[in-house]
Amino acid sequence: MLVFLPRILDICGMEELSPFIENVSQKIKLDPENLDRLLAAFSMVKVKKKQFLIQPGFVAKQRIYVLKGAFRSYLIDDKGNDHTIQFAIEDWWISDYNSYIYQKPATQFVVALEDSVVMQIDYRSEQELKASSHQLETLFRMMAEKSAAFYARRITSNLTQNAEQRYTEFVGKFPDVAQRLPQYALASYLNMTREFLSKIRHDKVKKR
Amino acid sequence: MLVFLPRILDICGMEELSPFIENVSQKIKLDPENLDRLLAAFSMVKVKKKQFLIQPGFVAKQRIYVLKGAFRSYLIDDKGNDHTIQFAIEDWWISDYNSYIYQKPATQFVVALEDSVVMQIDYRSEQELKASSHQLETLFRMMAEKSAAFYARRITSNLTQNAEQRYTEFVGKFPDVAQRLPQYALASYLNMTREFLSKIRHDKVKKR
DNA sequence: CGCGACGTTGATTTGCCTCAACGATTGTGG
DNA sequence: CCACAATCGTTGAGGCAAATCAACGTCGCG
Repeated sequence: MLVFLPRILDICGMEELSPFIENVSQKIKLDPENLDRLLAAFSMVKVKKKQFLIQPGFVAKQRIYVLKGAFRSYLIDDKGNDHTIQFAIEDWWISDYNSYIYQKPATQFVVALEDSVVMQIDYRSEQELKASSHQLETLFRMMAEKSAAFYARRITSNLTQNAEQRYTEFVGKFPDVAQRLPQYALASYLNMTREFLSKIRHDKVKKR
Repeated sequence: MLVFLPRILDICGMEELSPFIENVSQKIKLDPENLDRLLAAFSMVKVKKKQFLIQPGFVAKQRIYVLKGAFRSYLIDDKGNDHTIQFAIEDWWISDYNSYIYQKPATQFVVALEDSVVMQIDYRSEQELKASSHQLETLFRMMAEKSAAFYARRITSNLTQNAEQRYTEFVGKFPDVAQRLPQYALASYLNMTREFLSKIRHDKVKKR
């Protein structure tokens, strides 16, 4: 059998991949053959800090899993302000969701916040895997459901909480993420200015 | 073969179901057998205006497709304000996403805004369909992806647009929905007060 | 070691909310 | 079929949460 991309197992050991395998296994128990084909569809890529994986105008051809490092997806509005859509550190998935799913030009950037290592699968390969295996179809269905549920919770947070509550909630839910992020990035995720986040963190917003 | 629920085809004609079949067919072409099993898993329910299909504290056991009428899902925050999560008119799906997917107690209400007719499937039946048919698994995977993509776009809107822009966008995208809704519901979806929406609609918020 | 990116702080402004009052419309019981 | 209440939308006055603007300290890195 001919392969064009290096098989991921040829270039790295099982132990490096174990977070990925664990991530998948928590969703569905795959037959060895399916796990093998899944792994074979991914390639591993090293990414330098500040490097872009996705840019507006280009179709997001890949779905990305973070093995090591940190990423941020964001977009720039008409007034030039940037808005973070998502973060991803180890064991998170990231892409421009609308661009990847519908294979339309992206509106978001995905950029490395640190030197990172990712595994990525391209859209075509993912389609083939889903079409050829019920188990892998189930895997991706569960990933989509998780994404939708996560987004729905974020909408709820944004609707019901003020700036300070959103900050507190985020730090409570993702302490490890919050630590590693530049504050301008966190502020733009929480839909507030860096100045206001700074004031919240230092209790400079007095309640009366 | 024993059936406990009346087969949906026994109580209504194909032409009544055609919007539903059309909705499904746009996602995936099902074999007749799978379409048949899918239809058999749904039951049809008439719902009076103001009747609740889902309430906080109870697990959302059903995924709901609107054949006729209009619905709203919303939640009440600590201050007693209500926030609309989603609307659904003919040919839309609705539930409390997190509650249905994870079978945890709901946080949202789903209420009929008009006398309505819906088709609903319960969680268990959906699981069985997905497990037993690759095609039906694909169908539900695509529905989850659509939901996630839709939610992601809403997050983007909320991050990048002010109240007036959000209103204009909504009316542009969903003119038929906007017409039928009480304004308090639309305001709470757009994350503003009814008073402010009223001012926007009447240009009472003057630009200088 | 100098410059640009990042974070902080205070003064001022503003977009939207709150509250209150009032018409219009809808629903309902007598 | 009417009376009355409840719900809904509108308008204006005043208030507040968060943005904007500006200035400055600091740190990391090329």
